[in-house]
Amino acid sequence: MTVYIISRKPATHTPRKLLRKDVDWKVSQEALDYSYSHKGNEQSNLQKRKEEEIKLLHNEENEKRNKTDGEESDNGDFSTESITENNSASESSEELIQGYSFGEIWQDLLSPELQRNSLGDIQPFATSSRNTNSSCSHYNVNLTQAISHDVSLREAMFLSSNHSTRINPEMRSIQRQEPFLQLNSSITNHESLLNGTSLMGLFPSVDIRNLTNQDHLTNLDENIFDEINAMSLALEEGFDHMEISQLFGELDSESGLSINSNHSTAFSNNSDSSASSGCSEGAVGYSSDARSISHDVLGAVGGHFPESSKYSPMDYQRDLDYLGKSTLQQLLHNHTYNQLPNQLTTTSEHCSLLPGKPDEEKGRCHNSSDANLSRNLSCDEHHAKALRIPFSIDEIVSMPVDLFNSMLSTYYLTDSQISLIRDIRRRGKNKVAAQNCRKRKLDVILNLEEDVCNLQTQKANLKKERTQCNKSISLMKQKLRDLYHDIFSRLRDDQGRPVNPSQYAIHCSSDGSVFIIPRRLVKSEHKQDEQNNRNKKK
DNA sequence: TGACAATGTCATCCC
DNA sequence: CAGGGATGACATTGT
Repeated sequence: MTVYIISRKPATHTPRKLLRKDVDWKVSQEALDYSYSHKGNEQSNLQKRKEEEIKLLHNEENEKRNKTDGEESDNGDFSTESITENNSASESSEELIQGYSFGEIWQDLLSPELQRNSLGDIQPFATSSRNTNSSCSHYNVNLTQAISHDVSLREAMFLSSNHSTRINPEMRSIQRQEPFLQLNSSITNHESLLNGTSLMGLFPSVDIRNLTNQDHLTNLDENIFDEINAMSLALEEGFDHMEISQLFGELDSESGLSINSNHSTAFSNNSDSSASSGCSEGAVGYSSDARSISHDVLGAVGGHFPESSKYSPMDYQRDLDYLGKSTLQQLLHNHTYNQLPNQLTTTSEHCSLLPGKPDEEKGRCHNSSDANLSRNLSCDEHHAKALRIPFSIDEIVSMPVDLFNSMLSTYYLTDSQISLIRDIRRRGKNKVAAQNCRKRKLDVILNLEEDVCNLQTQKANLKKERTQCNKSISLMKQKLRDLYHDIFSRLRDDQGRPVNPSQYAIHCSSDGSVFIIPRRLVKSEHKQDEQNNRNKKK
């Protein structure tokens, strides 16, 4: 057993080593969080598509069976009839899910009329003489009732004392088995279809064929009801919350985290435990914050909202909406459990399943060159999902400070949630800052390289110019010498002899007149001028 | 398998 | 004093 101690703010001298372990944790977390990743828009779209396909197949099956019904109906075959009924029930449930918001369903469920209807629907089942063939009991089971079951779980949280007393205990006991029955009906009748879909994956450790056989049991004793309850809770949970809560709620607990280094097996273990251990946990009350978060929102019985007095009606409605989405998504549920674990950890696939992700990020997720970014984003998103933080990463990071603070004070958030949100914000800000810093640094480097190039060309040009100037100077000097020799070759003294250029020099005055003067005079004049200049300087 | 680039994160300084 | 920008340093990951 490997125990990773996760430190969100590692000590100064040990952060890197801890962070390295954090990576293993991230990988395993992806597997752990996988069950979360089916609740987003994309996943729901995928599920809708799959459901439409299933619906089409159902319709085709129905048509075929309707054709054969005429031939077989004389035999009074209940299974055929139940198949049709269940198909219609499943269709109606799909319509219900797709056509109504959870709030509407909630209001409908709370209405006395529907409760009467539900009771009316259930009543024949409860006292049915047809229970010799339990498949017939599916006649009256539809998803509305399945959601009624779900609502009863909500009642345990929200209306624990009020609403739950309004429901007949008998009905509640019936409602508790409805998801199981509903599921069994699907399994019984559409087992062939399920091979390519997800419901097989809902029960990783449970033999569905056994459930189907149980479905045909004539006497449902208490043990079976217990199993039904466990299964319904497993349905509700979908994964092992204990590990999630241990991961994110008890980060400082030494025994809080135990993840197999092989995340493939970690995933399968989690899947298994979702059906086995999840049921027991979900049925028991608990009070730690992290557990309350994950379990409450997932609708486990016995969870509670800490400091519920903080809840305003708006909060209540918001939570209803939030829970509604969560619940409906759980009803639609995971259609990829049956994938191999190594398929589950693919970054791009994982990102594609992340709900509420901006298109930009999704695009990045599929961009291999930005795989790091998407991976890290998804990591924070996983954390946020695990702690049920109802904001997107973008919102958290890009929100103005005052809005951010008001958001923190407005929403009911636990300390772990707040610290995670602040970490996400800090990391997000710093990530952007680092990107800007690197861009700036790159720009500075590019600018400096450009400057170096410019200066080098300037230097080369100046060199050229200097050589040209030197050439022209030497040329002028040569011309001056030639002119000097020419002048002195023509000059004659009083006696007609040529003038010696070493003894005389040509002097040009400021007024333009030219004199031939002895060199010693030029030297003495030169010395006098220098002295005058020195005196002037002094 | 090592080098290297890209990126995220942390610590720290500073505004 | 808190929040956040800037940046160096380090770790990780992909090429």
